Amino acid sequence: MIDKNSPIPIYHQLEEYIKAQIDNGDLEPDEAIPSERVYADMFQISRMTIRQALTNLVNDGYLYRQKGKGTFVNRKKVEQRLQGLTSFTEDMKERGLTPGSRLVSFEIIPSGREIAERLKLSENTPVYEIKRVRLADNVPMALETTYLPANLVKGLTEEIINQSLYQYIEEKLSLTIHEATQQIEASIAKEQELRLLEIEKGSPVLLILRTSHLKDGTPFEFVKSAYRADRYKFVHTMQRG
Amino acid sequence: MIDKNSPIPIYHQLEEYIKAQIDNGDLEPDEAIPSERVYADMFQISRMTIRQALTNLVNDGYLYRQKGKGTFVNRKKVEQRLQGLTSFTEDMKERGLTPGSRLVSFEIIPSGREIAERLKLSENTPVYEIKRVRLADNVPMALETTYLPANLVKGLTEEIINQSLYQYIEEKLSLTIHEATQQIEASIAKEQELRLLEIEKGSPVLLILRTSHLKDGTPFEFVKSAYRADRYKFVHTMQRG
DNA sequence: AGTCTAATGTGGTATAGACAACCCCTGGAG
DNA sequence: CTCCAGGGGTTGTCTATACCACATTAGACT
Repeated sequence: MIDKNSPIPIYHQLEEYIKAQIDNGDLEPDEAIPSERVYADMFQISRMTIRQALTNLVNDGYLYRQKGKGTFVNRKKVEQRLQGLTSFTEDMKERGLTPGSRLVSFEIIPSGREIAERLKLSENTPVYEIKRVRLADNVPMALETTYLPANLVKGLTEEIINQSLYQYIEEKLSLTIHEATQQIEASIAKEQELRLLEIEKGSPVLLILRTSHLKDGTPFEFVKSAYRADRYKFVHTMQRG
Repeated sequence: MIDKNSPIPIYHQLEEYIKAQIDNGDLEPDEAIPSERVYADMFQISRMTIRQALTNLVNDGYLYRQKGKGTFVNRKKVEQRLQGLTSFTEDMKERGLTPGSRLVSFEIIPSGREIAERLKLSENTPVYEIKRVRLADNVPMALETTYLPANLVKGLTEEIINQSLYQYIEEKLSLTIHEATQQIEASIAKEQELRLLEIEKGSPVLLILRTSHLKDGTPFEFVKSAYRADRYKFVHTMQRG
């Protein structure tokens, strides 16, 4: 259940253990979970380590604490849909188009200055670089280059990115995707874009630069996309105040 | 600075101390703050207590950590504010530029098909059409054409639009601006845009089409803007939940 | 019966120390 | 000269302990 010799931190193992218990109903909403001292005794782990696990679960909204009484399971539902922050695949489906993808390259490279800055890494830190032509109804829609820190998003394979990267990050790596900042600008297609997007010289493209963050603010993804202007419009809603 | 005998927990005092230093500029974005051991030594506090304070600040988005390197001040304070629904004037001020305006035309016309559709009016309903070259630091930034239903936004004058249209709508007309939907696309500048934006033939522009609504859902504004791609990037943040 | 008190259990705060993992730079080997 | 191993710095993980503040309850005392 808890493996002290595992390379996975003990507090993280405990988090997963408790989350699983919540998910499958062993622990019910508003029910008190075992006290910190009980856990410490049960697993022969220091109470401070137990506290680290519980504190993380409290911050993530799974639990709440009451001084002098105990720690309880939160009522709120964990399944929150990403609003606005959608993948290309989800975006296309919403527009009634069939998404597709054509892998151009997939490798690990040392981060250059720009990538390092965007992902808040030191220069030359290894990052995945995934370059894909994105298709909608089998016609090129965008050229997308994704950068991911290799020691944060570990064990990435071609298979995974063909499935769902976000799902892998959230479920397999247990990271919490929180928000993304985008820069949107207009430009003229460069040589590589002309070729891969099958457009003519001088054609405009919509450039979208996205940096996505985890809950603790760590950037985990930087994506450069060049969309064919004749096929794509970015739509969003904003509120006043 | 740190009072060990205070009833306020030490870690909380340290949080406030660091937050204050960030606010008044003693600590600058992306600057490394003193290491945990240095703080521990400086205030004669256990490193674990320092960590508790820093962990809270990381969770709140004030700091970010890099293993092996240090702990750094987060940048996004200003960037975060520019995600709301803003006017051109507000937008430019956020970017540290001086907004300006050059009126091209200002009249009441019967709405054509597109405008009527966007503003949910019948065709030929009278609307204001305001065409302006928008300046930033006295250089053309965008060509903006605004359409407003004449019987909703009454009594509009050239003076008012030179002040603040949004302020007039909110304060004088007592209407509540609520949200806007935008379409953003890339294009090549048309003839009129070339001339008024002082750019060369073939230059890309960022087209933004905005429909703004009141709290009850009534559209009160439709704006077509063509931004110079070499001067303007649209930035926004998407969150979950 | 009702009321106060003490005991016990809970989470909250804080300490000191240890080792691991990682980053960066530098000095020495080749 | 280039390359790389190592040292010293940083955060990450974990332990063992101590005392505090708060909540509940059992029991003693009115």
